[in-house]
Amino acid sequence: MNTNRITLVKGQVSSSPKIGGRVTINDLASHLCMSKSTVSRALNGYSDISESTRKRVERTAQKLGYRPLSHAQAIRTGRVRAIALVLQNDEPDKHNPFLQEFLAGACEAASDFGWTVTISTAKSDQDMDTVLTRLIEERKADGFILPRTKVTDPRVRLLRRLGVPYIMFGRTDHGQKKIEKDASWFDISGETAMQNAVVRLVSLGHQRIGYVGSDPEFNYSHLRREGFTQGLHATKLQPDPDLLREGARTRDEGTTETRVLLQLDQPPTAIVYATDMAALGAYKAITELGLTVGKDVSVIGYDGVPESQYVRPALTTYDVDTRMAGERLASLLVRQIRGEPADQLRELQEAQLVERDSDGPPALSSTELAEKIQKQ
Amino acid sequence: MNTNRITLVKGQVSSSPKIGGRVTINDLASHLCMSKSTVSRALNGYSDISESTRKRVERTAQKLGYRPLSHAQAIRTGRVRAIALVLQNDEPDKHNPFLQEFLAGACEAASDFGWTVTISTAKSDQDMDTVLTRLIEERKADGFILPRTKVTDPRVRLLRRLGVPYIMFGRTDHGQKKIEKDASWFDISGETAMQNAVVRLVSLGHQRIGYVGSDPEFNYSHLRREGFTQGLHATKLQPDPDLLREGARTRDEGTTETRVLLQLDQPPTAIVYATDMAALGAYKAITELGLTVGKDVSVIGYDGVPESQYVRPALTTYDVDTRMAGERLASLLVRQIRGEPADQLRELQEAQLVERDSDGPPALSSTELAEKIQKQ
DNA sequence: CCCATTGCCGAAACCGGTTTCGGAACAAAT
DNA sequence: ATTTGTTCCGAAACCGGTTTCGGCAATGGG
Repeated sequence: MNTNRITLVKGQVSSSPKIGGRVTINDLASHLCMSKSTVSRALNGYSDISESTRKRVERTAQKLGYRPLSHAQAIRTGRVRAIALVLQNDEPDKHNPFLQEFLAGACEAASDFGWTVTISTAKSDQDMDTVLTRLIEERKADGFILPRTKVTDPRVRLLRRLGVPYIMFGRTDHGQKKIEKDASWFDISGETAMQNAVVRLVSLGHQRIGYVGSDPEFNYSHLRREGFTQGLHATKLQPDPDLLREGARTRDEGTTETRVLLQLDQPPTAIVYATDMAALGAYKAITELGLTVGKDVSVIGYDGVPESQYVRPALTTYDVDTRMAGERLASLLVRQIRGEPADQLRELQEAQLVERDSDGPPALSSTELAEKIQKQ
Repeated sequence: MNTNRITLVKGQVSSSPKIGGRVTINDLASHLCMSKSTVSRALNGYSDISESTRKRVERTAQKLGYRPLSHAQAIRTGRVRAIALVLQNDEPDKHNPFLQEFLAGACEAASDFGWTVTISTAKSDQDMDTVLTRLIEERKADGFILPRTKVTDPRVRLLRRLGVPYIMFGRTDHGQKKIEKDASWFDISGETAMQNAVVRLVSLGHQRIGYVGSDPEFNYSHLRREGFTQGLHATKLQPDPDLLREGARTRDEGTTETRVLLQLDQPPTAIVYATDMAALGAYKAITELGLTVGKDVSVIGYDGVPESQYVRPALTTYDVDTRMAGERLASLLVRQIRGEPADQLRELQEAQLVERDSDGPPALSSTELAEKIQKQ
C-alpha cells in the first residue's frame, strides 16, 4: 500500500545553481539591463519597441544562445508550435514504403518554421477519434495533417466541430468542394494520371482497356476512376462496365480482380491500376494464365512503390513525390495556423510517368487473347 | 479607460463560459472547494493528502474531464511527457517498410503512459547533431529513441554529454558493453539468428556456406557476422575468409557480393545474408548464372521485409517483430526517464524463423556447382 | 493536563514566458 | 508656458500548473 506515492523529503539540498544551464528570458533581460517584457516584445516584433533596441536584443539573444521554450510560451499563447500527424494502422497493407520520405518532408518544412511534428497512431476510426481528442485536449499540437482522406471523413467532422486547424492530404466528397469549401488541402492529381494512362495505351494501339480501382472508402479511388473514364471519353473509346473493377486494396485483391477481367469473353489487352500494389498482384494472375506482362497484357500502375522497379518486367507507373507532399502539407498547415485563410492554401500537383516494361503495343487482339486464355 | 477590468456579474455561477472549454486545475479546485495546491498534490500522489480526498479529487477530475496540460506542467517540472525519435534519412535505402509498425508500437506504448511521441529527421550525422540539440534546447522531448545504432555512435556521445536520457535500438561497441555500461537498450539477437541459419543449412547437407554482411558502420553487422562464424564453429565447419563478404547495404550490392561468392573456385552452395535486401539482390545474381534459388544455391535472409513473401521462390528469413520493438523501446525509455536505473532496462529478443522456399538440400556439391557456373 | 507529534491542507511563491497598462521623456502644437 | 501627442519602456498581472512552507486540529505519550 502506498508504495508508489511520493514522500516528502526535508532538507533536499538542491545542488542546482542553474540546472540545465539554459538561458532564460530573465537572464537575457538582466544581461541587457532591461525588463523582460521589453525583451519579449522585442523578440516578437511588437511595434512599440524601437528598432535599435530590437536589434540589440536580437544580437544578444543570438550571442547567448537564447531559445524560448515553446511550452512556456504556449501556456500564455495557447500555441505549442507543433503539428501532428495521426497514422491509421488498420489498413490491409500496413507496410507503407513512403512513410519515411513523407515524414522527412514534413519534419523539414516544420523545422524551417521552427516548429516540430508529433506523431501518433490509431487502430480504428473510433480509436482515431480518441487519439485526436486526446492530442487536442492536451494541446499537443496546433493543427493536424490528415493523410488518406475518405469520401466523408470522420476526422474532418471532429476537427471542424472543435475548430482545430487541419489540412487534408487528398480531397473529400469526390472533389465536389462541398465539405471542403473552407478547408485546405494538398493532393496529387491521380485523375490526370489515370486519364493519361488511357491515352498512352490507346496510342500504343489498345482498344479494350480495363481498370482496377482501389478501396471506394477513400476519396482518391473515385477521382482516379473518373480520370480513367474521362480518358476513355477523350480517346472516344466506348466505356464497358465489365471492364471496371473496384476495391482492390492489396496485392492479392489485385490478382483476383485481374483474373476476373481476363476471364471475360472480351478481355482487355491492357489494364490500368489505381495502385501499384494491385498492379503488382496482376503479375501473378497474368503469368498464371500463361500470358506475358507487357506483351499479351499491358499493365500500368500508380504510386511508384520501390518494388515497381524490381519486378520483371519492371512496372510502368506514375510516381508520386511523397517527400514533397509531406513538405507542402506541413508548410501549408503552419501558414494556415498562422492566420492565412484556408481556402487559399490548396495545391494540386501531378504524378510523374515512369516508362518501364510492363506496357507496350498489344501482341494480340482481345478476341485472340480470349482464345489463348481459353486454351490454357 | 479601464476597459479590461471585468465587472462582476451576479449570476455567474460555476458553469462559466470558459473560453476554449478546457477545464483547468482552478476550475477543479473551486468545484471541489479546495485549494489548487491540494488538487495538484492529490493528483500527483503526494503522501500528505488523505486517501479520501485523493479519491474525491480523482473522481471529480474524471467527471469534469480534467486533463492537465503537459506543457503547463513542464514549465515547473521540466518534463514534457514526450519522447522523441529522430530518423536518419541519408541511408542508401530510404524505403523502410517497417516504420509504420515501429511507430505504431512506440506511440501505443507511450500513449499507455500518457506520453506522446515527437518525430524528426536528419539528413546527415552533422544534421543529426543539430536536430537533437534543437529538440533538447527547446525541451521538445524528455528522452530519445536511437534507432540503428552505430559501432561508435555520435548521438550517444552527444546525449551522454548533455545528460539526456536515451535508449538504443541495438547495441554499440560490438556488444562489448564498454560505452553502454550504464545505457539502456533493446535489441533483436541477430547473432543468434545467423548462427541458427548456419546450423539449419548444415543439417540440410550444406558444407560450404557463404555470408554477405551489411554496412560495418552499424553495430548489428558485426554481431551478425560473429553469429555466423559461431554457427560455423558450432557445426565444426572450417571458416574460409573467401566466403565472408561485407558491406552489402542495398539490393544491388547484394547482387554484386553474391556474384563474387559464386565466381569462387569453390563456391558456396548456400549463402546467409545479414539483411533481406541483400538476399533479394542475390536472386538476380543467381538466376543470371543460370542457377536456381533454393536448389543450386540456398538463400537465407534476415528482417522479414514484406517482399520476401512475394518473390519466387519465397525467401526463407528471420522475421523481426518491429512493432514490438517500438513498443518495448518506448516503454523502457519512459520507465528510465521516470527514474528506473538504465542498466536494468535492457531486453534482447529473438527473431523468428520463417521457413519458405529459398533454401533446401544442395542439388550439387560445391565442385559441381563451380563447373555448372563455368559452363555458363 | 500539557506538550510534542503527526496528518492534512491552504497560502503563496515559483516556473518562463506573454500581454496589458500606465507613465516618463521628448517633440510638436496651441 | 501649457497642452497634446508620440515614442518607448518598466511594472505587474497572467497563463496553468507544481512545490515549498507554515499552521491548524487531532492524536499520543508522560
